[in-house]
Amino acid sequence: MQHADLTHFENCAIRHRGLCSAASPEALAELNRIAHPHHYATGQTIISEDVPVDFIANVVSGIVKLTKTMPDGRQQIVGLLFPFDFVGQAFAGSTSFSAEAASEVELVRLNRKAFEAVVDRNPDLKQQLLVSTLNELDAAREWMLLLGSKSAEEKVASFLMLLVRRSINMSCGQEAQPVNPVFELPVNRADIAGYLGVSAETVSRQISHLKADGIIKLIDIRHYTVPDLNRLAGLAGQEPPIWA
Amino acid sequence: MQHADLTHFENCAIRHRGLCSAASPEALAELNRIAHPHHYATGQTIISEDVPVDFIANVVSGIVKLTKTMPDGRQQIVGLLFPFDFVGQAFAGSTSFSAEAASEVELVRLNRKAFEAVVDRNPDLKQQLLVSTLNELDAAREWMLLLGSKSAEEKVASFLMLLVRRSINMSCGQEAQPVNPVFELPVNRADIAGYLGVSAETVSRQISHLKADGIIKLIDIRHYTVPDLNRLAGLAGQEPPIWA
DNA sequence: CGACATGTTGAACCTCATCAACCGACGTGG
DNA sequence: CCACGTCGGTTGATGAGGTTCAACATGTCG
Repeated sequence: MQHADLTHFENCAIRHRGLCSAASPEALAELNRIAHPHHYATGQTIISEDVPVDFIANVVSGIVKLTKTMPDGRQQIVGLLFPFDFVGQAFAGSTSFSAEAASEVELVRLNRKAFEAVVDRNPDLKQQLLVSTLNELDAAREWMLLLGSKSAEEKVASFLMLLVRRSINMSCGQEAQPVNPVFELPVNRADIAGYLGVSAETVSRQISHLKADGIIKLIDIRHYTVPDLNRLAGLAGQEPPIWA
Repeated sequence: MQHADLTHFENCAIRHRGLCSAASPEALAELNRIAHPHHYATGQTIISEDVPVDFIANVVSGIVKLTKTMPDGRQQIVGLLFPFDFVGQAFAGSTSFSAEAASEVELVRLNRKAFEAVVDRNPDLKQQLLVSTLNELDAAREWMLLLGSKSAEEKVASFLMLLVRRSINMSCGQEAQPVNPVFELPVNRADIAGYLGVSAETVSRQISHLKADGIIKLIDIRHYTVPDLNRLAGLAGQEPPIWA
């Protein structure tokens, strides 16, 4: 089971994401041996703020949200994890955020100490861990720009751009670029709102607005097409992306 | 000159910050040899967004702001660097943010390749690089909570708490904890505003408000005392801190 | 079918941005 | 030495964008 999941890494361009991109076959096999699948129901807590955990994990399917909570209960989503993303922090003390299943979630859990030991024996893997942490840091700062400087419309458009970009990357470049970009809304309005630092009603209104303007078109309840990606990128306050 | 600066690391509890905490004396000496002091005037650009740089650096004195800019010119400060902090990202491609001197700044610059080579030869240093990147990531997420969920008053109070915490840490614990916490406002209102994602006027108003309420008391133009730290922490939307 | 969650839409309110006037400190040049 | 312009900071008035509260629609599951 977990073997099938992990070897999947090798078949997909996704390998350039996450930790496994630099793993030697041997290291990969080693990680494989200490991996255990785990299931979480929607809303279930995976990691609790400031409570040490003895594992790290890889998302196999579903969406995991990372949250920070204020004493009075207000909550900010500080990260969304998609399949193949990494959950938890190796070599850190206790995590300063919670991780919660934003949908039905399948994880592959690895014992932390064991994982760290493998990493210590594989410099390339450690290097990759550093690089992917730097990438997370970049993403966090990009989100700081969004949270601190963008309007509600720009925030929603930016979030949709993120989904489009993900969807295109996930296609692994094996086929021609899709002429009509498509994305899936993987979480509910409340979670989108929590990620963007706005209210759920505002998200709803902005999405309605984008629909009315023909920037996005509904396919089914969770899927949309984007007829003109540059228009969406413009609304997101970004330069039109180059899809190399 | 730079020798005096770097050895200073060894004399101060600050060693637990930044990269040098895990550096062996030999590695430190090695870094020392490739370090060169550099001066920047207020407002001067140190690193430009998306332009590769061939150095990383340590802040010796002054404040460096990390900024991200939108195509239309709006700017968000995504990090403030204080003395002993690290500038730039080793092992990353081009940086996705700019670094600018927010005051007169003294840096010690190190050639990037040379630095990376030293790190590659010192696993402990690389480990420390990873850990301090994880800490930066935590700080960035803490700031996402602030930007996305806090009111203007909470934002300003949080920023002042940050300064107080820094000021206490900087005292290196060698003396008894100061009975009256003191902090210095190291940057102008516009930069505080850019960091907090509010307007400069709002920052000014909130600080005036805190002064009027006696939460903070002016010493001189740039220094304040905090008679009751718990009150400030409360306004910041934080649990009262434990000063272990 | 009813109960409950999720999403949409409307209306009132409120926080904060914006614009503008003003103040004090500082540096420059007459 | 003082007048002046500039810059950073403060304070006030006004308005827009977004939150909040509430009603309603839609979909799902027992």
